[in-house]
Amino acid sequence: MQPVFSHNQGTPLYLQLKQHLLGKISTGEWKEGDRIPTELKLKNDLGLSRATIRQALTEMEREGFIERRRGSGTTICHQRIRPELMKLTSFTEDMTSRGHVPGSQIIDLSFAVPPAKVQEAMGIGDDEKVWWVKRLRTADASPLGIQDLYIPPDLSFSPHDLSEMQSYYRLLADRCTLKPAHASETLTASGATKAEAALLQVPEGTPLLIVWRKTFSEEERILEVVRLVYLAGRYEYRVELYV
Amino acid sequence: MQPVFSHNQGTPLYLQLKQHLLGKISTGEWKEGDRIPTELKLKNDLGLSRATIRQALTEMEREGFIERRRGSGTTICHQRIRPELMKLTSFTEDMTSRGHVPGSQIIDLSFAVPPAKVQEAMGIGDDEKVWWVKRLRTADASPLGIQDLYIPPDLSFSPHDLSEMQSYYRLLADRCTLKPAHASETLTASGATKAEAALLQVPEGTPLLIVWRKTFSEEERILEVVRLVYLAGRYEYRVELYV
DNA sequence: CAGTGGTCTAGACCACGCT
DNA sequence: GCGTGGTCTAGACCACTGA
Repeated sequence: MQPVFSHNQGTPLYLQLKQHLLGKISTGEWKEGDRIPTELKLKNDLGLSRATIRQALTEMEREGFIERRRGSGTTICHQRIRPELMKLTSFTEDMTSRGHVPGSQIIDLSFAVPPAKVQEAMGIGDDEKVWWVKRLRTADASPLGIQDLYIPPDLSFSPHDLSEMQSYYRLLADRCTLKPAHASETLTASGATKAEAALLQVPEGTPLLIVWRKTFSEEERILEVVRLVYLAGRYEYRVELYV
Repeated sequence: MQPVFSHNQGTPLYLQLKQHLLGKISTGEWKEGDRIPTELKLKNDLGLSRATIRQALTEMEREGFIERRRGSGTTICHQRIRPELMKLTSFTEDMTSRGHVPGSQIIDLSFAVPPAKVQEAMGIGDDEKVWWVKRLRTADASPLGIQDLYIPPDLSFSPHDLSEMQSYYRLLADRCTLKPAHASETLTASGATKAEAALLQVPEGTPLLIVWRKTFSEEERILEVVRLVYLAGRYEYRVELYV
């Protein structure tokens, strides 16, 4: 029994189809290496045109969920959680758009002197305090990474705002009318410290992908300094480069 | 006078169109903020179907060259200086620009069946052999990383060329008149295997940054698949992101 | 309101992989 | 040869923008 796609909702048919197919992957009904139905079969089974089918599949291919081969068919790729790198999306939006259930849990919220790296990026003195939010990030209820968010002192929020915050970008937009325009990220790797290992529920020394991000507004005002730590086995960072 | 696009070459019409439009940007005929002709106008002027026009524009939008707005039109984006350009240059240039003395040492040069990941990327069978160049990369005379370069079978080089090669991109340009135009990279982390540890002269399990790169020519022909392994403590990967 | 890009359909032919 | 995904056409209606 196939689902019925409908014009009568706001969502376009190809997105309904994409979500439907992503569902098959995330529930495990379709696993890595499985062949999925051909475009012709999907067209006949679902009563959609081939162009609509292809629009869904093309997006899924670009996002790394499937691999298409002319003459051979379409198969499921090794599933990792990936960021949409060329866009600055929030963790919440990023996960949701990929069919995962994002979770976040505040581990620590303090007003403290940040690490030297953060002081440099913000251009503040070595005794100036800033808000520091440490959160455990989960996807589908299991730990994916740790986020340390440092907020520049010229952006003031109440502890209440910060502890209730879902998305920092949304808070910025609502309270300060500020929008991130670009970011600079540096990536490196490291083994999990004892504390990180405990939070992520993995052995000490487990390989982690470390991302430092500095985010700026249109006017080059610094909006945040963030340290992100991801489980290398569950998260893959992807970037497209052009000459 | 508009160009004539032709079926008779190997390049699909939408790619011919895309290259034509990108040309208008790179020559400066179209500048940031300019409105480009509407899809309907392009269709009539060029005698292509709207779907073909849209396929070209959709790729260009995804790659950040143009911005489309329903009801309003399509405009040229700010053509940022892409630091990615640097990443598509050779290791040698990359290191020199960072103020280090680069070195390279061939560890292995073989004609062999590559890993499954490489087979998939190249679209070759699971028993087809390709050239595989393994090199130790050094900076200031100490080990920095390991590069595994896999060369698609349709690009043939002599072992002599490969063993003497300084830059693969230069070899491509000289021997095949091919230039890298676009690459896709995925990053993750891992601990050094015993073999990697020995080459890099570090303890087993030392954190490594792993980069898989697929490089394509203007015509989307695959030029290389590369696995790069860097000592996390000595190398940092930088990316600039824009909304 | 007219014009734009967004979505969708129904067809067609081709290049490629398999067997 | 046959089935696959890749490309392409002609036409349609819709949602949104801006005058």
